[in-house]
Amino acid sequence: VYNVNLVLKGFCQSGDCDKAMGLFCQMKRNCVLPDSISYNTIVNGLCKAKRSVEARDLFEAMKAGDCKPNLVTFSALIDGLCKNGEVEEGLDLLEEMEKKGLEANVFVYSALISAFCNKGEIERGKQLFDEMLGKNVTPNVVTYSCLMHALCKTGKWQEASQMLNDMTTSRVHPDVVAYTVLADGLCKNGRASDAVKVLDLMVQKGEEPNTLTYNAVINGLCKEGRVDDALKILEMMAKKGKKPDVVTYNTLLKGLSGVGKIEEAMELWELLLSKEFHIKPDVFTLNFLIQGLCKERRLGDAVRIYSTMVQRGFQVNIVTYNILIDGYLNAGKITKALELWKYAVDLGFSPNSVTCTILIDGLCRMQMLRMAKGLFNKKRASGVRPTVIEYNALMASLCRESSLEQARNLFQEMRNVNHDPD
RNA sequence: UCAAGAUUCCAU
Repeated sequence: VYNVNLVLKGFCQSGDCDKAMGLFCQMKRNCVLPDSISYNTIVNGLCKAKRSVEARDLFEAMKAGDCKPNLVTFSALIDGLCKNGEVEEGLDLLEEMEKKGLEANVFVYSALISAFCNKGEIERGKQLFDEMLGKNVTPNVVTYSCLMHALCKTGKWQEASQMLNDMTTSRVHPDVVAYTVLADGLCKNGRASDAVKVLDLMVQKGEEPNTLTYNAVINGLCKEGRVDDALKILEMMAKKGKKPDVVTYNTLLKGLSGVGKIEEAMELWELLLSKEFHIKPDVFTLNFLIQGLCKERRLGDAVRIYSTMVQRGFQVNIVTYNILIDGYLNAGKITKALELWKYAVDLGFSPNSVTCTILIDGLCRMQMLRMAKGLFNKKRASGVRPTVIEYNALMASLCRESSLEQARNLFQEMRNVNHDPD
């Protein structure tokens, strides 16, 4: 069973759940009875493959059979449901396990806290945190990291910094992930200098920053236009033997183009393209580059690079098209923009809400309000609720054209469909 | 041998 379980895990991790399921069924036939670890591995694998319905079915089958769900089963399934957006169902499972006399552990609570924090409901995350304290479940470094992440995302970086101290006094030692969460969180709040201090602090405490940590700080510095400081971090990495990865280079490329050093960004791009270099550019690299070019009004160069790459079989995504469509619209080339949009759709790329906003906003600014309205109505008619941003874009244009009455109607409509105007 | 946390892309 031990060895078969390892194989099950292997299949699941390589994304081949079906193979794992097949093997699992064979086990039953061949008198290698699956144990709870086999079941849990499959439940977890299904969850990770976003097949939470099947995971739940298997879970029900366990309840009916001899191998009852245990703590690991519950935590895997709760996490899976949460990541699938079914957080309330996750809470129901928490209740169910408690009724069965299974005490939730730190895995279960951390999964739920992480879910609420990601939804932006920190208060409920904190509630669960208090609940676990009340039940004498000791929070660990993962629990604290989730909370720090959430605090930073909502601007409460002071509280997050405080939490790093709190965990230390609770004898929970921050690890490299915890420090990275904080450093990144500080950066996202425009406090790159403080993030650099976190780097120093962790080294002092004997935790080595890894590539992700450095990338977060490099990003923070670049966002503040401090590309030279970011390059110093790159040197620091080299000294310590930490390898930059494609994210590192992407971040720097974007940083360079952000401070107008588009030529240097191009050089970096060429470096990544060269055969001898060990890191290959990805779609982020391309997108950053063409966006930088568009910003510099070098739309032609952007399109040329995009075309060359596509010809070479490079995989682009909808964001690539969004950037180029936006570029065309900003250059007043409406026909080209619409052509490209159609082309992307024909290739099978699904326009996302950003695509729509770009088009609506762009058309509005081109005095083509009527076309924008058409797009908006088409979307509404097909049953898709326009986003707040799209309402805003259209309302802004209507106001600009002094069609106040129509703008007011839209505003009213937003409230009717339960959109909170921002 | 099974479960929870971190870094880079587009628009208002």
